[in-house]
Amino acid sequence: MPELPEVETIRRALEKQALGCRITNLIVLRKDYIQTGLKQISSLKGLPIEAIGRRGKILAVHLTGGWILLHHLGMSGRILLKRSNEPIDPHTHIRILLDDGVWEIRQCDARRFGYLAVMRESDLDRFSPWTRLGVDALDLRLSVFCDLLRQRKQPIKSFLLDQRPVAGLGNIYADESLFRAGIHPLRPAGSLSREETKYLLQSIQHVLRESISAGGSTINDYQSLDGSLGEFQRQHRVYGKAGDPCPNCGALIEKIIVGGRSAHFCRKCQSADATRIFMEQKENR
DNA sequence: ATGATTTCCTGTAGGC
DNA sequence: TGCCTACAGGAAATCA
Repeated sequence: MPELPEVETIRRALEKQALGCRITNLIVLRKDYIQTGLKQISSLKGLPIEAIGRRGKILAVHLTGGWILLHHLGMSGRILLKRSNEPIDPHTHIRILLDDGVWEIRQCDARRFGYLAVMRESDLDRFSPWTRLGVDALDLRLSVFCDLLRQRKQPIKSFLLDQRPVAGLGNIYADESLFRAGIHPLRPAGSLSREETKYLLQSIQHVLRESISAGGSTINDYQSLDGSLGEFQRQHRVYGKAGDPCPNCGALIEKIIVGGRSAHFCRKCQSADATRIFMEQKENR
């Protein structure tokens, strides 16, 4: 499930490999994978790739002339650089042929929760999946984080997964950040002290940076641009580790459902009475 | 209005 | 061994 570190890993690889390349053709193998801009695709031929950006989990490929490709990978999406003569994976939905005639960028996505959106940069502010995105988690500052958390009653875990206030965290890095900050996933977001908020922010940014250095986390599907796998899953402490001993205290890692998503945590290391506080607040309403 | 639930989709893991 | 079900989840829609 590509989250910020995985998308950033792909972004860096793409910057190295494809910046300045001209798009000779964009082939759509599955039309309903194009979120918006299907009709405009023919006007992209011949345009060079000018810059490659990212906001949260969205990869933004800027072309000359103000065109932009927004790639979202959902949870099983991949962006791969392949030779054009290589066989096409059955779940390949997009092929972007490059001007060397040898290489192409492919977007593959078995579960199809991802998409490609094509538009002019001037239309970005009318594309809600983009405009709704909050501040990128790596750019978040403490004062802003405090303001965002204030008054919120939802569990901190749910807050972290919501891309509208802060963009980039998914289930893996939300759980790993909360563990490293010693904060229970059910804690009401607005109940965090300034100290806890500071520590959580540090944990989030530390975990994200460490993961980027390790090329992201590969659980099932994730691959980088060249098909290589991430290594950060080796440093996961709680995600996917229900029933294992906590690396900190040895108590068993638990898995609960928060906001319809699995949440992995250590009851002992992540404030023991947090659940009670949450439940009391819920009952008082 | 807020939070909880459902929906999309397919590969894989687990149970019997 | 093989089938069948449950589960994984990003984000939008829908429900309560």
